[in-house]
Amino acid sequence: MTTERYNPRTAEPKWQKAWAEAKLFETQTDAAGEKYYVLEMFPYPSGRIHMGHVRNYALGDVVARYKRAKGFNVLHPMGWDAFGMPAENAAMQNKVHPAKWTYENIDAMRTQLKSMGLSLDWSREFATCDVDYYHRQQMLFLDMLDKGLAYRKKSKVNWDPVDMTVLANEQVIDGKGWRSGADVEQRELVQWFFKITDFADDLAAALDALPNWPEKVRLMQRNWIGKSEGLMLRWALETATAPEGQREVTVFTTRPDTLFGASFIAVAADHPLAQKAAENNPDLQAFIAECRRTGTSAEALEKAEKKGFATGIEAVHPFDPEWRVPVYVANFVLMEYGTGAVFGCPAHDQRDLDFARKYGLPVKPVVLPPHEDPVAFSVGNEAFTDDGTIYNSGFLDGKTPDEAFEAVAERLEATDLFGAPQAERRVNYRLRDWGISRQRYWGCPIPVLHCESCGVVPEARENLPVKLPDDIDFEKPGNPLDRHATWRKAICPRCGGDASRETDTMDTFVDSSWYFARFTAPRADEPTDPQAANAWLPVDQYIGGIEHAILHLLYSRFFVRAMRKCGHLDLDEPFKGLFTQGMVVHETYRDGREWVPPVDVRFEEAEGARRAIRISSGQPIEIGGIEKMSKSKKNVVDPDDIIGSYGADTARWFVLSDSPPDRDVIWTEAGVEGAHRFVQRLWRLVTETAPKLRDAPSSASGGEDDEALTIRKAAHRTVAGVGEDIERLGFNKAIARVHELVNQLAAAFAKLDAGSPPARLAAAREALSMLVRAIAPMMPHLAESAWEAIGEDGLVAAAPWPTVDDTLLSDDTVTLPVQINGKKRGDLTVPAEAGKADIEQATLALDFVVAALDGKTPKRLVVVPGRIVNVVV
RNA sequence: GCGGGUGUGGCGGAAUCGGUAGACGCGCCGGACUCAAAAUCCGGUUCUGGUGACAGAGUGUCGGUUCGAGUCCGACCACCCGCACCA
Repeated sequence: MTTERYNPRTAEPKWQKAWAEAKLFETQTDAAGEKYYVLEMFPYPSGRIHMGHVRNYALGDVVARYKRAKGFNVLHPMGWDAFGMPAENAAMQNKVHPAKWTYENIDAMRTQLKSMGLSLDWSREFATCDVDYYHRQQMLFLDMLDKGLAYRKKSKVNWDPVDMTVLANEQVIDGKGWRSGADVEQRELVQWFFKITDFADDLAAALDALPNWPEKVRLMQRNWIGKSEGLMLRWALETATAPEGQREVTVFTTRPDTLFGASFIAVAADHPLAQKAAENNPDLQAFIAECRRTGTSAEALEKAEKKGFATGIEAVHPFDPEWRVPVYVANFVLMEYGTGAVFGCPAHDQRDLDFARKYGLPVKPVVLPPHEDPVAFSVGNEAFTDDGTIYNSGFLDGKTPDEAFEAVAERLEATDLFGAPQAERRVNYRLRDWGISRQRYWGCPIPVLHCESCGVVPEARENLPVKLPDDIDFEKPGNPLDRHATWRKAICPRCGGDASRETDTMDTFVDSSWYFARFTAPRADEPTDPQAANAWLPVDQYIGGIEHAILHLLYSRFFVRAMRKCGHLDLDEPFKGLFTQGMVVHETYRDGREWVPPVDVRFEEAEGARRAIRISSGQPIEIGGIEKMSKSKKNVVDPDDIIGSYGADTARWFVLSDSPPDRDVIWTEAGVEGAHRFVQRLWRLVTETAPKLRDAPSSASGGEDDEALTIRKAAHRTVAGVGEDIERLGFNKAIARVHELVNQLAAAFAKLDAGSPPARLAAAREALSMLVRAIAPMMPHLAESAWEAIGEDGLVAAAPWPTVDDTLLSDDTVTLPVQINGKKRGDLTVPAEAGKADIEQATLALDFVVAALDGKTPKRLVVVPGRIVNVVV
């Protein structure tokens, strides 16, 4: 008998239409069932979806469809993270308006996403560049300004002196502007900030209340916030060496216990003391200027060679008025952290040690490692940073570092310096306030005015939205809003006088920090409908890339706190469950210096070696490493091509099956073909078996037929396992189970005919129906076609998850591996309820055990019921 | 540089609580069907030695704890992600 091959090109659009017409995925807040909000990180509309999107949205869709089948009221929306630099780059390169470019990209990508057959509620769709959306974001900004959560301060940017524009970190390459090639400078601008540090303590503490987050993400966030308890410590400056008007410097230290090992003080290049000292010192000015050419990213600063400049200024040691410590300006001290000044104790900090060795500064150990001789111990090129006993430290000698910390704090809190305590305890955070100002066009305008008489004034709520002007040009670099002829002109809502608009727009991270809340009431006049937000939030399962582990997630957590303060919702945390997926990676190919896309490559197998041939030239080319799919390396596979030739189900099945979802998946053509073969195999199994089951009884309970029982056990066990795997997001394991079941059913069904015992036919029908429902979350289109072919009613997308009969999950007997001295030597089959003593007895009767013992008694007999037996001879 | 992660056959991976290492898939090899091919079906496939039963080795490297370690502990190596203006 021949059956027709399954044709996804006709089946997939048909079922997508059927779902849309049934409005199956349009969610009502008050519908029956417990709420479940599943969300994947929304995409940036770059123009085409890539395989990372396919993976991300396939993962989320399995969860959404599964939860729906389990009876939950599922919210599964989609939108667009649509502001950002690529639209401006496109505008400059292709002379296309960022809005036009963005909305055309959205249209193209929406079509692509729809071809994946995702169970999304498209009625809630929005883009962050919609005026409707950024209007509400401006409302939020005003509320936050009102609550003191937004403020202005000076901050540094990367400045390109040739293009006269601010550069993003990614636009700075080796300290030079990406277009101009000019040396980038640091420049200070007054910019807008969100006061995320107000919540630093809570953001760190509340991580403990997120058990469904990966531990690694919580750890990364905790480290990012970086809470540390230390001392603000004031050092007097030796008057003769200090610049005029400067008599002290304050450092922040977490190691006051090592104060007697202090060998230098280092201040940031932007520290007031450095500035002051440079006034009459051209060499220092040059050094500070050099520091400013490093760019603003922490990475660049940390990787730069550690350098210092001796200012000639000396500080007086707090515990010894005769002891002088030199003050350096150093490029590794950050003005943003602590006080912008540190004291260095080289013996117990690696960076300080490197610095001291470089500049010939003393290295005096003050913490003695356990079991070391105080006379003999010295520090070479490795600092001792562990616990020990304080020595060489006067009144601290013999204390532990913790005790010494306390002793120093107590004494210096009570010591007067220029009329104030010399030290003060302080909890410090690494976390800095969130700078949201961007000197760009394609972002949400900050709704603020600068009035000549009133200063900085928030735009009146009724004047919102502050819309982006459409008539802009990208002929010149820099911010088009800044040079727009009329847009800046405004009336001050306070005094009615002339004012000019703020031309900074918001960081696009702001847009993505509350979109999940907007989805709960996407057309509300206010930013949220608090009732809907509180009903749906938190997001039960949030899924996205690990690259967002810190910033996006931390900002969203901050926003929920800020929005609660402003009354927009009542919520502790935005994302109850978080899952970070791995990337989609692919081999790279290069022809000399040129990267070659996979579609232009074919392979030859010669003498066991795999060779790549460039199709367009017929020449052999080099096979490179397996790397993240990227435009620059051209190692991309277009999902459209895959869906066009194999169908969405094949693409979904492949990205779900090959790797655990939190790890990278390597896209291979062979893997996709394998997935497609399985699609056809399943279809064949269904269409070849269905006719045999026309007269099968509808209920399958028959235990009188062994074969029927075997089929039923297999089906029920698989469904139980697949359900558990999906709950744990172990999709690759769920798929392995489906493969096993199909292997088993194919063998059993081949032997079936109309004359088979009714119980067996009934078991087969039940198994087939369960199988189809089990694959439906992963291959929804094929499942619908199969559902129809086996004669079930309605849409499988609306069918409940199969009920598992628990009595079919256990066996009467268990087979235990038997080890001798930890190596497996055989098996032992015992009744499932056998106790330890029964197993011991049975083990000692086994042939190979008797032989191994050779008449002796075992040294030890380890029996773990249900697991293993180990005989120690 | 700092923070976080990963490492198991030819390849992707499985092993849920310290208990049979290699489920399942890909690839490869052999067979069936076919005039032939494709498709499909069946069998085999960690490595080494052996015709074979079997024996030994084996989870990045080195060491440790344990009756038993892929799993726990210590040191190291390689690769990947993030580092506040890419999204």
